[in-house]
Amino acid sequence: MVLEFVKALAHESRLRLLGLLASREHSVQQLAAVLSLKEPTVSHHLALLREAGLVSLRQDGNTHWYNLQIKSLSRLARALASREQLETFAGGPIDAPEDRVVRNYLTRDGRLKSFPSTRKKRRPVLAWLARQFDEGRRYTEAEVNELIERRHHDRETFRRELVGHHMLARKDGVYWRLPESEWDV
Amino acid sequence: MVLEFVKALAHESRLRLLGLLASREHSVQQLAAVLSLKEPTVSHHLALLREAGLVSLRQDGNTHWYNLQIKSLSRLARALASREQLETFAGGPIDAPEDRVVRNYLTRDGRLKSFPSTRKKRRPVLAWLARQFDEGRRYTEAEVNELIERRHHDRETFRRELVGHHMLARKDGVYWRLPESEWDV
DNA sequence: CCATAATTTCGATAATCATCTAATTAGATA
DNA sequence: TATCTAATTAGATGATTATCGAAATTATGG
Repeated sequence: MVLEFVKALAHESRLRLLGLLASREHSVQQLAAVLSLKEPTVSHHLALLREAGLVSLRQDGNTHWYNLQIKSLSRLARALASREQLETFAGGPIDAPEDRVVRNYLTRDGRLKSFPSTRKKRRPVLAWLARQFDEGRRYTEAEVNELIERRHHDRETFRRELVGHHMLARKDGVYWRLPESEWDV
Repeated sequence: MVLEFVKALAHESRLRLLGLLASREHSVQQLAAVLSLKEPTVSHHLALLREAGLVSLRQDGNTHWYNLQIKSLSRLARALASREQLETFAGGPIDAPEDRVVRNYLTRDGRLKSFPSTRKKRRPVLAWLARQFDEGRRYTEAEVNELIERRHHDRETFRRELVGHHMLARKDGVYWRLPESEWDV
């Protein structure tokens, strides 16, 4: 999502479009005239900005009036200013889990809100976390911590629980993911 | 400047790099391993991020440790959240001068407010204007006027002063930019 | 001063993307 | 319906850039 945002911003013409829309709404013709571009080109850029949710469209007759969506920009700005949210970028595109329980424990940017206090909810949440690890690969403790921290700051609790539920195994400081058949129910 | 920032952000690999650096410093090798990219590729991305001022480099032996420059991101975030700053994007890229004196003489859209009445301020302002010309290129008087008029309507005064300060030279109606070493102090 | 290790630079290739013209859609008007 | 206007879509072209392997660079340690 963030990637789509910044990609939409990452072109001179589109930045200038946003600049123009920041002061007032414009039609495609107007924008094309100011930027010395052809209408199809402007239309193309506006489509990208719209897909990213950065501008909105109001149609009147056959004139299309474009407006800046300042809220989207504010949301992006907050994401860029927060170290926590930045860390979530590391994981690449997020795999939204089907499980409702797990989804309720995830923030919009794919981080865990907390360690589940309800005992029943622990297994699905931990299972989801365990699946972030590759099967058949070995991890140092630092690597385990790094992967966990992508989802929650409390690496100690989650690492201990993953091992406790037999989702991760550990020997001589090396960790690996166990097959799902061995996980606690 | 903002364009350079967002361009640097606008790639999945680079966003993920920032995400990793948000939690702690990393070497090139480490980053390459996590992202499954070759070192030259990561090096390339880091160079872009560094030029934009988004990451910094600490060298120890022949290992390069990269760190996130959270301040740059905060600055960018503020720019995106403010309507006023957004409006300045409309004007296209203005080569924002570092010099405070010059900045005070520029409108938001990169034009000169006036010819400096204070004698001391003339040199930096004229130097900035002179740098709008390419070195080693020859200009007709019409071309000189056109370039100056982009920055101020009074082409006569500025053209005369540029020549007077030995920033531009003229012979047989042809102008060219002189090396900075020859400019009046 | 040679060997090694980590990184960067170089050069080539392939993919992505911005821009244009021409053709098409959709609304308004007569 | 015919026509005019504003915008979008399609298709083609050229420019930018991500990635990699190979070569060059830089620092360390015998």
